[in-house]
Formats: sequence, structure tokens, C-alpha cells
Amino acid sequence: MKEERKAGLPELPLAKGEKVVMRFAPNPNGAATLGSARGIIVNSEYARMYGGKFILRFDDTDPVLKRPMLEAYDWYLEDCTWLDAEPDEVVVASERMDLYYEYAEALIKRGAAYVCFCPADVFKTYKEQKIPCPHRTVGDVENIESWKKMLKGVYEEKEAVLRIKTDMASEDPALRDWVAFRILKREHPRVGKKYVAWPTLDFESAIEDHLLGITHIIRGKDLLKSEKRQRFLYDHLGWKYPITMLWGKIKMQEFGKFSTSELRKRIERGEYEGWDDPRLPTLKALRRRGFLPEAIRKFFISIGVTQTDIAVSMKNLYAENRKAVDALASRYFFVRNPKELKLKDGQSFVAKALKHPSRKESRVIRTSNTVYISGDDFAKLNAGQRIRLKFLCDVDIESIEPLVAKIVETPAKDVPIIQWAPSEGIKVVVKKPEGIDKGIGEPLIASELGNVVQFERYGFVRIDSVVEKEVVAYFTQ
RNA sequence: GCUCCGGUAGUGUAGCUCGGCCAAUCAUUUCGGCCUUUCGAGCCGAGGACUCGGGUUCAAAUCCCGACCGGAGCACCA
Repeated sequence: MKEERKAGLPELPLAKGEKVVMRFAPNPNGAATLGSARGIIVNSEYARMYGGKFILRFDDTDPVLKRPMLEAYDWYLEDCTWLDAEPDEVVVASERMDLYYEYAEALIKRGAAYVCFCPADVFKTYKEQKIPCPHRTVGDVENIESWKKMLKGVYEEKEAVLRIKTDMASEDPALRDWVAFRILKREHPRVGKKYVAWPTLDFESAIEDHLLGITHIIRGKDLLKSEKRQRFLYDHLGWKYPITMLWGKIKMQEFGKFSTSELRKRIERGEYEGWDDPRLPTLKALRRRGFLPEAIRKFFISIGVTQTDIAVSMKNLYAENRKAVDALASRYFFVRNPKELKLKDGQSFVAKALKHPSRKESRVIRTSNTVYISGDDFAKLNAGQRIRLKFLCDVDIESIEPLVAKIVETPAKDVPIIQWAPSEGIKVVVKKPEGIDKGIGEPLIASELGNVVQFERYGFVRIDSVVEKEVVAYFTQ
């Protein structure tokens, strides 16, 4: 029987009466990106669909290679809230280290884990030959002793690791006695030098997923092996593994490949203004550019959870955003690369314009007989041509250099309509992903601080700052 | 090399579990038209796909086999 297709995410496999608990578990080593948004939105949406719980967990257990950023913890929370996905619970792994140590010890006592002193390359050869290393068979008393020393910092980095016993003869080499803890003697931005033995992601998330009662995990398909590794751990402890779904990589065509670490480097080098630079695919940047969270939600829900790697165009997000923003955005005139146009007749004018085509509200634009038109329109202009200055009047272009026009009293049909800026216009700078546009806009723009407006025949922008009658706007689309 | 996933229009996506109502959904893109004192807006319309080969079957996008293509893992990263 085919069912009616529901809008939104596909149903989750669910045990009867089960309460859904979802999690999004980033490493806060930078600001959340569109990729993070997918995780936040889909997980929170599932929690919402089933009246369940959504947990934000920071998997911040690598103070070296994927070093967390102190500010990023709050950023993630802000971004979640902005995306209407406020977590029901927030967990920080680096603050729960003692918990992981307890389980590690329990595992050692059960003979399910052992401290291994093989150098990485030596263990690799054991692994390749499917034979256990000498440390695997050490008794638990000795193991516990070594483990305690590991925790105290007796050993140096790379000298010892804690391994989970799996199956050294496993077909898949990735599954053979994986590392649960390694020594990293580097200060952690959050807990300082308190710990030297850090759990790997596989260990930490395995323990946490169980403790937090996670029912469904959605993870990148590159983490497929994680589940297989973690299952050994769950078996050792007699736990039930959550249902796992995998998804492929998502890439925005317009942004190409980027990693958080790479982004961070470039920002620190000054290649970008910051994490909210309009050229970046971070949520901070999109927020600054005036994207609406509901548009981003719809966008990612429509993409859903599939295992293929996908390259999606921002156009899809733009379309979604346009639908949401069009009704809200007031209209204003802005001309890029302005050109002065002299009106031969009259001294001053008052134009009454519509703030929004489907609302009655109006705005008033006053100007002398000098107005500005955009350089783009100017380039297409010919002498003798008739154009309409929207909401002002129709004019015949008399000469191009200097640019002079004569007012026509009888409005005609099919006249090209262009926007213009008044003599008292204010300076406007628009920051776009592709660069910066400078021009002049009508003075009322200054009253829209923080709002998304439409610059007619140009696009949507968010008014980011107004300083001394100079406006900076961020280009939405 | 070994292990494992996946392949539906330009881009995403639904359908595949339980074969028929699928000459295949929806969105976006593209193209055309309309509306207009904005547009990259809106409205209307059109185009466009089941990777290939074989098999099973009355019937295959859906099941099976093979090929091809793409991706991932094999870390003391997440």
C-alpha cells in the first residue's frame, strides 16, 4: 500500500512507545557552517516530529589537531537558537572526562581494554598480520596500574594508548583493537592542563550516546566504521546500540570545499574580515546577510538524509529565502556607481513611492533637479531615449555627456523603468560575496537598521550599520 | 591493495522495504507567455531523468547477477 507522501523528513524507524532522542555533536573548533546547519536542523526536526529531545553535545576531546575554540561553544548555541533549534540539553565532553575514565577502568577490569605501549608503526604491523600485540594479554592488575600511570601523566605522548579489544583477525583492519585513549599534553582551552589522557571520538561518543539515551544517530558516512568499532564496546558493556543513519557529504557549489580548520587559518591570516564575512558559508555570515532561519530549515529538510554526496546550489536556498523575505522587505532605491542626471525643467521634486507593492504604505523622496542613476543603466542609455524614473516622472534623454534629460508630461506605455537616487542621497556600501558595491541610496534607508530590505532592481540586503549617514548593507541575494 | 557504501532530469529530491495505479513526485534551474511605475518579484505554461547489459516475471525505477561510474574507511583527527 502506498501512503500519502508527507512533506518533510522521512519517518524514523521506531520501536513502539520509544521516546526519540537526537543529538548534534560538533567539535567547536570554529563557527557553525551550512554543513552544521544541516545537522542541527535535521536532528532537531526529528526530535520535534516525535515530541522527543534534542541534545547539543560538544565533542571537544582533541586539544591538538582539532583544537576547540572557546568562543565557538556559545556561537553554536546562538546558531541553534537562531535556527529555532534550541537544544533541550547541552553537554560538553571535556567536562565529563572523569566519567569516561570510569568506563575505561571498568572495561580494563573486564579484560575488554588494555594499555598498549607499542609505537604506532609497530602496532600497525601486528594489525596487518592479524596477530595480537604483547600487551593484549597482560593481566588486569598490571593494566590498571599502567592506566593509572597514564592518567597521572607518567608517560609521554605516543608512549601509551588504551585499546579496546575487538577481533584482531577481523576482515576489516579498521576494526582491529582500536584506540580509546591517547596522551595529549597540551592545554585544553576549556579545562586547561587537568587531563593528559584524552578519549578518541569513537570512545567518547560511544559512551555519551548511551548515557544520553540517544535513540537515533545520523552521522556522516565517513563514520560508518565508527559504528562497527563502537559495537564492540557496547557488546563488552552489554548496551544496545542506537539506530544509525548515514548521510553523504554536502557541498555548496558556490563555496567549494572548505574545512573549519582551513577557514580558521584564513581568518587568522586576515584573508577574511571574520567568521561572519559575507564570503563565508558560516551561519554567522548568513545571519548578517539577512537570511531567514525558516528558509534555511526548509532548505535542509527538503534535502533530507541520503547517502550520496551532493553538491547543492545556493540558488535553492535563495529561492526558499526569497519566498520568506519578499513579503517583509520594504523597497528602496539604491544606485550603484552613480551617474548624475540633470532634469532640465523644475527646481525640486517630491516623489511619493510605495514601500511595498502589496501594501499601501508609502515613502517620500525629495530631490533637487539633480538625481543619480546607476552606472549600469547609464551604460545602456542613448540620446533621444525615453525612460521612466520610477515614481518620479518620464524623461527624454537629451544628451549623454553631460547627462541631461527633459521631463515628459504624458506617460507612455512600455517605457524602461529605472530606479534613481535623490540629490540628498546617502552613501551606501554593499558587501557581497563577490565584492563590494558602492553607490547612493535614498535617505530613508538609514531608518532600516538591522532589517532586510529590497533595493529595487538590485536585490535584497540587510542594513548592517548606519554611521554618520553612511550605510553599510550586506547583500542577501 | 583490502573493506564498505551509493548511482532517478542541469541541481537536489519522492518512489525502491511490500514489482503493476510510475510514459515516474516536488522544488529549483532553463526556456516561452502574461502582469506590471521595481526586480533577479508574482502568475501561467513548456522542456528535462530511472548509468549500462543480462536475468526472473504476465508485469521491474522497484527483485537477482554482472559491468561501468562515483564516494568513503583502513589514524594515538573529528
